[in-house]
Amino acid sequence: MHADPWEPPAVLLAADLVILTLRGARLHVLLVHRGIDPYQGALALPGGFLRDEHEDIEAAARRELSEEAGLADVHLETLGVYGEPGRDPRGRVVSVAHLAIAPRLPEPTAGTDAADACWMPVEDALSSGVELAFDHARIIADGVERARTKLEYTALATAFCGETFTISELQQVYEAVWGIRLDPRNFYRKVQGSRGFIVAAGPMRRTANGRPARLFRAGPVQALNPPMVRSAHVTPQDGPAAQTAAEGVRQS
Amino acid sequence: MHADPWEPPAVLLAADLVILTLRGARLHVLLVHRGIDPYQGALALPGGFLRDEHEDIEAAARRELSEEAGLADVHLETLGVYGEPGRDPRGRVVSVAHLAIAPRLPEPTAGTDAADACWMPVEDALSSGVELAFDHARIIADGVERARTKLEYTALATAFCGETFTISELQQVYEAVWGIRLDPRNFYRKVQGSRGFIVAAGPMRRTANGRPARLFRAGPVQALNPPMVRSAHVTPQDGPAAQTAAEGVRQS
DNA sequence: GTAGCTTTTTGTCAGATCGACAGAAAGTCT
DNA sequence: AGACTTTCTGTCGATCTGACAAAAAGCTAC
Repeated sequence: MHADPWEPPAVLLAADLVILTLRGARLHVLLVHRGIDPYQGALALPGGFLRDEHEDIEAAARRELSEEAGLADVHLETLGVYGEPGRDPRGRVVSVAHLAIAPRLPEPTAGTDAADACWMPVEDALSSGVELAFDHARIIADGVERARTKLEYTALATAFCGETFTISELQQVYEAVWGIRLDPRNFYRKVQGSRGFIVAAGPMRRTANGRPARLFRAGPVQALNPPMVRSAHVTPQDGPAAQTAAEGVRQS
Repeated sequence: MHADPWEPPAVLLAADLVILTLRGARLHVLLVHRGIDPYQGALALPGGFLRDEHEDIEAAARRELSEEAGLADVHLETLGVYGEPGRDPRGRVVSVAHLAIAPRLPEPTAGTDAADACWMPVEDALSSGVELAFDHARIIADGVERARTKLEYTALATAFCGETFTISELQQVYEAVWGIRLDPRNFYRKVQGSRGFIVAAGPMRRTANGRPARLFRAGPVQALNPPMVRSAHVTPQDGPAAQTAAEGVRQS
């Protein structure tokens, strides 16, 4: 309030990335092996400090996305701020965590500068067997929870798919992220009925195994109406992912 | 990657607050008159720099909440990070914006240290007639949009109410934040059917004008199931707030 | 080239939900 | 006592949802 001689403390700002994608039928997160000082050898989220005084935070996140994962043009949003005083032994470091959603990729991370990056199933990454640097386990959990929630009421699922996709590909996104199984026929009807969610992408088709499927692309609408409610009427998946998916929806 | 002699740039961290409440039938935000250097005399969000090297960010937000608004025990969540390089002429300042939801208050902000704080209807604050400091107009808009969205699928609406509340009080929250009118009878049924949203608070009643209403308190569930969908079937409100509420839900 | 397999797409049907509205219940005010 | 206000309980038809049947449209194997 008054013009004090007091000076506010300065902090170091880092941009970290929770990059999620689908590999097979499971949700994966990108992790790197730390080569330097704190938590050396442990797994960590890709990220780094602001390059200079004038770099925008989201620009820094996109730079790391490109440098450490070789990714561009993917969905990117701010996830949260993690700045607990004791989290970094080097001093007061505040991490602005970002959530990035990447479509299925041809090769893991080959050809990138950071060849020490690897995709890991999120359930493995969050299991106690893996040592993650800093509070990155917390950040990953928050990112996954954000993705789970946003799948319900936004068109985020399309960010997991390529430019065009089939409805069953979209269904696999929901099944993998939510860890449940859905009825293909009801899913088909529901997705088609959510106005502006997906639009037909030409009369072309793509071959796989059964009947060729229609292709769609992401529609103009970001907020789904009606939403894709994750109700209690779901068949639990065979995998161990089903447990975590139930949290937050039930009561006694 | 390598141990460079390079040093990452330091920034100043501020915690700013979008404090929303209901006054009458309208959504209000708390603003303060800036007394110092940049944007002196303009209206701004309450907030300030970290006090010292060891203060947690959320702790700083709660401290400002108490100092500048005299509020404690209100809903508080991180809204986002606003750190555009040019936003503060004093240097690189990164603001961690928080969204706080306060129940209806007996008196505006009287008795507080910061007597220069005032509640303002959000539509007034966001109209072009008001000069807001920094990018605070953007932050307020993001906060309101966050509240609108979270009202749909979380129990956030109860944060606008006191410890106990009637169903029509809860309905006023939805009507004010969404800027629409809802049918009391359908709202009653819908809220009662959303499991864990609200629970009866004793057989007591409260007097007003008509038939005494039952009292409820916030239930254990945070994620609403089914959600309170803000569908297209709504009667537009008389006020000028109805326009902004429609955005993001429609397509052509 | 036809039978079998797989996957997509179109239906069907009963139960749940929703929006619009009627009307009873339970207070206050005049 | 009667008017008025607000809360609460229903009702009704349209829509939506979940479970399931079956047709459509490709491929593979024989």
